[in-house]
Parts: sequence; C-alpha cells; structure tokens
Amino acid sequence: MNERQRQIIAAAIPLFLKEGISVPTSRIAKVAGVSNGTLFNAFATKQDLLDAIYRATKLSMFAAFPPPEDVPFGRHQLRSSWDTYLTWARAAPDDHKVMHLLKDSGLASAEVQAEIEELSAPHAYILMKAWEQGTIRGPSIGFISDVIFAQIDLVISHNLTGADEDLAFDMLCNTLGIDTP
Amino acid sequence: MNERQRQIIAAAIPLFLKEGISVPTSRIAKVAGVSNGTLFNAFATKQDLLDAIYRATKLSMFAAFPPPEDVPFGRHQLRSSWDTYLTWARAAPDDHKVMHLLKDSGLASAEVQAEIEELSAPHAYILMKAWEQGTIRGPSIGFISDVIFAQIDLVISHNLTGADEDLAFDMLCNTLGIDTP
DNA sequence: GGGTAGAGTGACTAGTCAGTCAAGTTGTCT
DNA sequence: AGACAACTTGACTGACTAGTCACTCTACCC
Repeated sequence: MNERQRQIIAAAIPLFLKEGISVPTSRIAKVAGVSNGTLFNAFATKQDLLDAIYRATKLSMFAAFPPPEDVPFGRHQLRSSWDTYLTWARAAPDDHKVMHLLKDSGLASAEVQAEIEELSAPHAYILMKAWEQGTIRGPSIGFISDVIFAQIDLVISHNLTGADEDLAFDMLCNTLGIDTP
Repeated sequence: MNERQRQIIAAAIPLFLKEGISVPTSRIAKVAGVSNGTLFNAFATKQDLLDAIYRATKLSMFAAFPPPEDVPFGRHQLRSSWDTYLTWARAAPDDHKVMHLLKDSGLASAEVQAEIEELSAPHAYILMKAWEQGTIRGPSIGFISDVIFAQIDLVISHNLTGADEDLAFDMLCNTLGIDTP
C-alpha cells in the first residue's frame, strides 16, 4: 500500500458513503487530485479498490486492539475490547461505516472477506477458552462474537454515551452471562 | 400492486441475491417472462422497483405479526414475537435476505424506509409501555428494538435451532433484563 | 364488422463508465 | 547534457444499460 493508493482510498471513502458505491472512478480520481489513468495504475480494477478499502479499514480496526493477553476473560477484558472498538469507530467513523457498507452490500469480494476473517482468530481463541470454561455462554463462538459486535455497532449508530453506553455494556454482559460485579 | 408487478418482483428478488442489485433490468424482465417495456410499464424506474421490493418484503413481515394485544409484556410475549419473526424469515428466506440487502446497501430510498418505519409504531408502543413499567430495560426503545431484531437475525444467519435457539432466546431475555421463569 | 382502449413489445437511443494507451513529465544516474 | 526508467495524464474506446416509443395484439363494446 503506497502513498498514491492511500490518497485514492482517502478520497473514495467519503464518496462511497455520500453517493454510493456506484460512484464513477473518474469522480474518485478527480476528488483525489489524480488522473483517471493514475487511479488504474494504483488499482488494476474498481473491484481491487473496493477490496483494498475493505482490507485497509479492517486492518485499521484490528490494529487498534492490543495483542490479546493470556489472562482469564471477564467483565474487565470485555469492557476493554468494547472501549477499543468504540474508540476506533468514533475516531474513524467513515472507515467504520464504509467497512459495514462493503460487507453488507456484498461488494467486498469473498476472497478478501475470508482473508481478513483469519485475523480475528487470536481474539476468537480468547473467547473460545472463556466459553469452554463457562465464563461466557452462547451456542457457538461465532454467534457470541457476532452478538458482541452487533451490540457495540448499535451503541454507535444510536450515538449512546455515558450512562446509556454503560447500560448497554451491562446488557451485553448479561447477554453473555457475565455477572455484574 | 398488481399481478404484473408481483411477477416482476418475484423474478427480481433471487436475481438480486445471486448477482447483486446491479443486475440489468433487461435480465429481470427476461427471467420474469415479460418484455423490457413491460417492466418499465409496471415500474417507472429501477429505483421504483427496488423500493417496491423493500416495501413488499417489509409488509409481508409485518403482516406475519398478529395485531399487538394489550396484555402485560413479558417473556411469553417476547417469545411469541421471536417465533413469528423466525418463522417468517425461514418460510421466506429470500424476502428476508433481500430486505436486509436493500436496507444495508442504502439502495432502498430514504422515503420508503421512513414510510415503512411508521408501521412498527404499534409494536414500539408495546415496548414503550414495558420499558416505562420497568419490565424491560435499555437506553431507548429504538435501541431495544434493534437489539431484539439483531439477535434474531443472528439466529437466522447462524442457522440455530432447537436447544441452540432456546439458549439464544434466553440470552436475549437476559439482555433485556427479563427474568428466567 | 369495425372501432376503441389499453396492455404488451423489442429495437432503439442517449448516455455512462471501467479500463486503455500514446504522449508527456519528472527524476536519476553517468 | 543525454539516456533511460518510472510515473502521470486525459482523451478515447467499447461495452453496457436505463429508459423510450412507434407499433402490435387482444378483449370488449356498439
């Protein structure tokens, strides 16, 4: 990922959010301040651009998380992950939105989605251990993980902060069967 | 909504799911067994077709719910709504998927989304009363409602049934602060 | 029979857009 | 200075698509 690519991606993200993924590459190039040809020099196809954006936003999200520590999972660890994700999403709202847009519209290629999925393995492992030890509950790790992210995403889309956010966190703990301290 | 329109919508939904919303109207017309012109006779623009599909799927979902009764909200009522939504989504999986696709991709027009939103008012009212009486908890009715649907959608996408589904329901009850019987 | 209404048809148009390429620019090394 | 590579440019192309319209077909009525 070079400077040109970053520059084009930075221009493309707000455009995708404002005008939809169908915004022409020529418009993206213009807003990025480069020519049409340069855009296709940086990304061979529009699909490559979409995939690069999906990959970049996901990587930026994962990079926000500290490497998982091997301590027993509990309310405190969950709150820490909660805060990390929320902080990232609030600091880079466009990244967060476009990440979901690309995933939900099915326009991020299956290959890139699979490639990125692997990066969540270390975090899934933590959950797995907590699940096996009965610290958290749920029908499967995938479901638990999805429930966690879904609820945090709702906190974001509903603009919850302060006491509301704390209540939402408490609700999540109860969802997972983590006792209130 | 006449027969022609229903016929075109029925052809369009699987195409949108298989090939994306960008599938040409000419292909939709062909699969529906009508001419290009007839499609545009039934729907003035492609956007009108998208909106009609969104409206039709949402209406079909709301129609599955019995009119809300004025009984105290509780675990039983929640389970009933849970079952209704799950049954609908399992009976009409394409409708369920395309409904989310249109919403999440931002391709259902804001007008139609707002129009449909109003239909949820009676159900929101039930939640509102339960919320005011302390039967369920959460930072807002909108958040509570979204959490409920989000968790049921995850049950669907993870194909949970039987004991797994019951566990997921139990988790939802705990999210909302509804006691286990 | 003949006239009318209105839905249906599909070839066509006008426009769009992803992607190309020949020409131009910049930077580096000798 | 000159040779060369690497990058940039934007006009251009070909494929594609939403939407149109002049005409056809069918059903019904007088």
